[in-house]
Amino acid sequence: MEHGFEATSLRALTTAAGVNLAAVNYHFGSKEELFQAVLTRRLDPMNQARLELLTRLEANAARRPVSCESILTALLIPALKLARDPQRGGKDFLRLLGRAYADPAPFIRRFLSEQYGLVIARYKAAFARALPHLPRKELSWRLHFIMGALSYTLAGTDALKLIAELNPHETANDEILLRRLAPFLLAGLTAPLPAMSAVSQALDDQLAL
Amino acid sequence: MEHGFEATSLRALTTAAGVNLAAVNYHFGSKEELFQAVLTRRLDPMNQARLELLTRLEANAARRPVSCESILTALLIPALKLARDPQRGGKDFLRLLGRAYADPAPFIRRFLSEQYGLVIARYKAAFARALPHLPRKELSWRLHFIMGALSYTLAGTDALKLIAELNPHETANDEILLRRLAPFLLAGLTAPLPAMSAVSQALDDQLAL
DNA sequence: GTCTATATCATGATAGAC
DNA sequence: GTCTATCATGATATAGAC
Repeated sequence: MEHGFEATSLRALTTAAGVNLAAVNYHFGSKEELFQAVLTRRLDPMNQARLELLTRLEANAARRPVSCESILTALLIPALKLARDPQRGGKDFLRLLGRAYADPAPFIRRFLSEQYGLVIARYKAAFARALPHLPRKELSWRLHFIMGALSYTLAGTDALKLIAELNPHETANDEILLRRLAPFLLAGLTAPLPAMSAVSQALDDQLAL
Repeated sequence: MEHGFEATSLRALTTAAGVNLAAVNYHFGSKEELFQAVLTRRLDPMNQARLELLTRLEANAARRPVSCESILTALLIPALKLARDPQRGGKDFLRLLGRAYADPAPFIRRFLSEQYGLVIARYKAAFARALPHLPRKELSWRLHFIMGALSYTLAGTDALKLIAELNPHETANDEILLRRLAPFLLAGLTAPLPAMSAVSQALDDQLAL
């Protein structure tokens, strides 16, 4: 969480944990497998919860499409509940996850795409039903932007600084953070198409200069 | 750009460049200083252009506030022009920059906050005039989310894009990308306040379960 | 299972000939 | 300025005593 995968040595981990250096390779096989085990333990249940929430929403909606707000909420709630639970790593785990998103190591990228493949597919289908006017390609991009804002926010490189500046009296709290992020993401998701947006014209104008 | 700062060795760089290993330390002093020199060469002029664009917009607007679309555009245009210019690194430089944003190394974080401090302050003030109803605190958060979506998008981690079934060919084109990103960001920036957003109620409802 | 000790290798940096 | 050669360090992983 603090230094990234590559820059965190097994020596630093094992001494901080008060265990022997050789224990990692004995129990996990390698540094990479340890890392995957750490992520899987929390990520797997969280993504499971996301799938179950969406399933329940779709069941309740009968055959009508679920609203955008509800789908987005179902995506965020499991992360928020995890952030609230110090016993399961709390906000530290989310920061670790946010860093992993930005890590270029191929094994991490492969791991994450395996972990998230199903979740993204299900949520994308749900959003597509909720936003029938939105072209599929546009939706793909907007989900990509959402993941970007989310992971950057969770990684919290500067977020913690920002929280300290803005909420000197509130505890640095991921719930506040997600409650501010959600309306931002919802608005972006339901934004007018690029051809219709006021900013497209401004881009054309300024590019012409 | 491909492996991150830590995982990129000076040996790999120097052999790829066809120069001697010792040249880096002779000309730049250290690996870190080389990295900063690489970034500064492009980042400095880009941020300078951002400041000049904003200054010109404000001059043209006389004493009225500049519109949100124009401010956002002024922020994106220099990046877009850089992306279009292969002679100045093109999209590769933007990917490198996006990775740097996500890097936890303290010297990189310090370097970026020095490079961006003035730009962010100027643009924040401009947005504040354009959105007088938006609380300053909320604006700070939204600028943070914007930087997140932007850097994640520029960094261009392929794995998650593939999940989202995005056309790899199209991902190569940063202009199309920014043209899709801009309306998303503008909508987020001008979204209703959290208390007024439809998603806040959905969050409350689902958290109660 | 857990430890010490170590093998093996790659790294950033530097010394010194040219 | 540029090269070769090398230093000191720290990395992951493993062998083998207990």
